Amino acid sequence: MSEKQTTPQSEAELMSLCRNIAGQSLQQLADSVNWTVPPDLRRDKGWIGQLLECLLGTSAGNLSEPDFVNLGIELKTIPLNSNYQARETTYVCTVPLLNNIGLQWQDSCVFKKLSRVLWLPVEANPDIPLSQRKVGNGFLWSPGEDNMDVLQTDWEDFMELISLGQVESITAHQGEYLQIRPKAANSSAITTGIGSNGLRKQTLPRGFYLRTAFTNQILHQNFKI
DNA sequence: TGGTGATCATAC
DNA sequence: GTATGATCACCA
Repeated sequence: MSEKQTTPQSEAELMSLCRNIAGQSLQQLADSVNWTVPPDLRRDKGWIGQLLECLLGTSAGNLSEPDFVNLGIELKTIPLNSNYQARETTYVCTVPLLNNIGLQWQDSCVFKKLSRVLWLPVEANPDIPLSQRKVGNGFLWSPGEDNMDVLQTDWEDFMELISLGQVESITAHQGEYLQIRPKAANSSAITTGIGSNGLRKQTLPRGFYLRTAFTNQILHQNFKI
């Protein structure tokens, strides 16, 4: 197989593709589509995610839509350390800094992307060479009511600060499940936001991320080794 | 040593 | 620049 997988037409079909790749190394999976495994991820940070998108047949491209558009499912990899815990936070989407007056939680990009997620754990212990790291058993997840309430509260608190021109006062220490951190090519990148005087102001683009404590909770409840 | 702030690649 | 995919790397 050297072409991208056709997009699955059902959750069952998607999970079948998942079972086929579970337990395989990144080398084996890359070979199956004639991709080359980079020496490390330093200059290829999104490589694993893109490889798995290819193998599972995502269809969104770089549209702001869930990866499997027809199924409404977002694909997220989880890098696991040697104790099967998440090594990194999970990027969700860009923080809207403008024109967000009246934006409701149910219409937010965070809500849309997290409503249904295919989590795909991948070994990420730095002691294991990239090519030898194995993909785990993917699982479908939707936030329960309790989780959804916390996410909504976090989101609403952040969006209130932003609409009040306080975006530059937000640090990654805030938020219970969500956090806001820079999401840009570098610290010189700029986008338009609202300043403390209520006027437009150039500022660093930021993204919503899920804390590892939250993704670890999801892992423990759903991931079978 | 873990979490926050910074950064990397690529398409358009 | 914005979107996609994330991990790096430094410092408290």
